[in-house]
Amino acid sequence: MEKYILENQESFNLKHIFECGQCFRWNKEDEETYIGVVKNAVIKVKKENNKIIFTGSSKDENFESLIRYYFDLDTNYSEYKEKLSKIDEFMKESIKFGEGIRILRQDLWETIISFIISANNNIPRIKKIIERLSTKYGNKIEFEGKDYYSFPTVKELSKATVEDLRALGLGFRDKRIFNTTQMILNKEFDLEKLKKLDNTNLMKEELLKLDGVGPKVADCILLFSLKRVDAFPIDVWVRRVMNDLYIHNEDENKVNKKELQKLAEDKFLGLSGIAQQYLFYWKRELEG
DNA sequence: TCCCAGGCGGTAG
DNA sequence: CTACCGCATGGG
Repeated sequence: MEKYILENQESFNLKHIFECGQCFRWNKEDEETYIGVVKNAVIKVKKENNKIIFTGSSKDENFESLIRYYFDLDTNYSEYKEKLSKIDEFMKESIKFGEGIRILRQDLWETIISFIISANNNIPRIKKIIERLSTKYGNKIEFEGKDYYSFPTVKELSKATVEDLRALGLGFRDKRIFNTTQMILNKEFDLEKLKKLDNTNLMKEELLKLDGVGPKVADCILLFSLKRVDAFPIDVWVRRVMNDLYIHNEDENKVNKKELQKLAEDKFLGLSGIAQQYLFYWKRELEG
């Protein structure tokens, strides 16, 4: 059993991190505890007073570095907050509300597949589908007497036919998952090369080549896996909150996406992705 | 029964 | 280039 403890960690609230819409494989155990699967490890995170206690099974790598990387612990979120708080009262308010948010650095492959599944779908069902995929094609990991399953590798998931995927409840997304998996498997699309690009727009352009990846999904991948903080995923909630606060269009659905993109770019000082998370969590928790 | 869910791909204009 | 529509599935 591996263990790692943080004391007096700034910006770290379990609910804020795991329920701000960035991840699908974490489940609440009780008010102070969440359990999730990261790569080949099951991880339990427990808050006790001023301590965050991570325990877990970590087979093939250093537990501490896995935790520090995944939870983005070498980034000081106070700096983000300071910059964004200066913008206006709305940012100040939303940051106060979601003060413990951190952007996770999730596995690129898993994030691509997860957000293709997210298209025209809801969070509980996305989670169920990902769980089914993992149970069927991933590897079993035992932790504290229970069975968990790693997210399948490219090779593992490539064993699924379109029909297999349909049977797991993927609906019309079956072909998209299949095609994207094949493209990555046969190196038509190179994940490692993508990671090495130094420009968010170039990365996005590449991601859009994958079947099932459009602008919104690409931005989610950029932000939630590659931590490109200038990526700004626009979904119904973000469109709503941005319209309410800054645009005041009668019909929020008619808000022009490009206009919104540019507004975010100008306003949020290259941190539009971070701002987006605070706004999203704020709006969705209050109204959703 | 109808509507919606963190959109995308395809087609028409 | 923008505008719209169909899409599988499940829950409210």
